[in-house]
Amino acid sequence: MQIDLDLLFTWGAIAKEYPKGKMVFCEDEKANFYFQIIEGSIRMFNSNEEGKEFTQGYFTNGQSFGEPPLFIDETYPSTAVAFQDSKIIKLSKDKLIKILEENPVVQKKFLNLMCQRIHSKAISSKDIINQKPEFRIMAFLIAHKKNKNCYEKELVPYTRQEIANFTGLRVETVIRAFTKMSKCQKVDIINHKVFY
Amino acid sequence: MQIDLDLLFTWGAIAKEYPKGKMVFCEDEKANFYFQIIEGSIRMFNSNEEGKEFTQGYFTNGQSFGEPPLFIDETYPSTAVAFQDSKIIKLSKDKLIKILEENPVVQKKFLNLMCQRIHSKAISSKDIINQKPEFRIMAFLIAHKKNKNCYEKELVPYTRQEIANFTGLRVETVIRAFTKMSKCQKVDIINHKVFY
DNA sequence: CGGTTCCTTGAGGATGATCAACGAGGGTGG
DNA sequence: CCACCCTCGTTGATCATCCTCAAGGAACCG
Repeated sequence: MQIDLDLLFTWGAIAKEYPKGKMVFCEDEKANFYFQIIEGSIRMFNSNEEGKEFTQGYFTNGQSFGEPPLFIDETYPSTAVAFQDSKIIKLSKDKLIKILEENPVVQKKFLNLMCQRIHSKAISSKDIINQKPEFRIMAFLIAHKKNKNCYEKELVPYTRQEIANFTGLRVETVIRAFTKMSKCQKVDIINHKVFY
Repeated sequence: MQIDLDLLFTWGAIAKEYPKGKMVFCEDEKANFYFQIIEGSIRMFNSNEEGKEFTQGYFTNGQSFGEPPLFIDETYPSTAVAFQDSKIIKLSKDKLIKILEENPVVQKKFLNLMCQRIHSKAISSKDIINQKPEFRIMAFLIAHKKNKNCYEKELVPYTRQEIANFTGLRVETVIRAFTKMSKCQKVDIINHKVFY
């Protein structure tokens, strides 16, 4: 969990419901609020002129998202939409800044969080750019495995379209890659469900 | 400038020369030092098994680089190499952490810097993934224009290979894109030099 | 049971990668 | 000053790969 819920409420944060599909904020919009997920999940993505979408990331329980623009007076580089029905805490930018000023420990946590984000973005962009479809998908699976030290194969909770949007590939390519990967045991496909 | 030079030296930082091509740190290496460029420039990149390189970014005078892993106890996701002859300040990780603890203002600056990095990484990955070669190159040119509010076309100080490594394209593709772009005035090419 | 949403397959086409060869410029040393 | 080398730029031909389009099937849900 990013910031303590009590602390947030003390500062006047409110919890808001976002049904699946509802937009939280929009690309190029000015950033005025801090968002932290109580439950549910959201997806951040870009759309290009042809309507093709590129997923920047998924965020879920306890995570905050869309913070960077708050600190640098920039607009959002991507759009955020509820991926499931979600309950999200909302706090004004000014109050967030004050919280950080008064709580060095929280500020430190934020700095660490931002560093983690950069680190994983660096890794994912390198994985995506140079590699073949199978590599990109593999990288996605590894990065999004819930229980990283679990050796059992787990159900991959993303549709092929979602994986395509994340890896910059097309659905059909993802599908064909998966059937190949299942042949060499890299993943299992049981009843159209992917396990990794 | 990121951290005041006097402050750095007070804490025992040393300046070190890196001739062009010398490695500063290497992918997967543990992060133990803070680096800040006095003069020169460095390039951060990844290589894949076939030797193809992907440039994560360039850093120059006054900028620091390779900080994120310091805060999250991770290895470097990329390799850093001097792109020109450079003079770089080096300070141990522990001391940097102490500087930040004792100087909330510096810590705040760091947080802002990291936010900027995420922001530009988000933008560049969206630009790179979905788009055609001309778009990718355009995005590179825009992001790397020195004098952003200059309407005069300026010399682009990168070779076509460097732009290829940054955009995930091949040299030949970059060349062909440039000749196309010069036909519709998006760039000028004079004497093999690109102006944008 | 009807309607979504998601998955699957095939055929065909476009595009960027690859390979190979050559040209141009700049710097260095004889 | 010239010859050489090295890096960078350029071009054309060919190939592999992924995208596109189109159609149909499977699973799931109310």
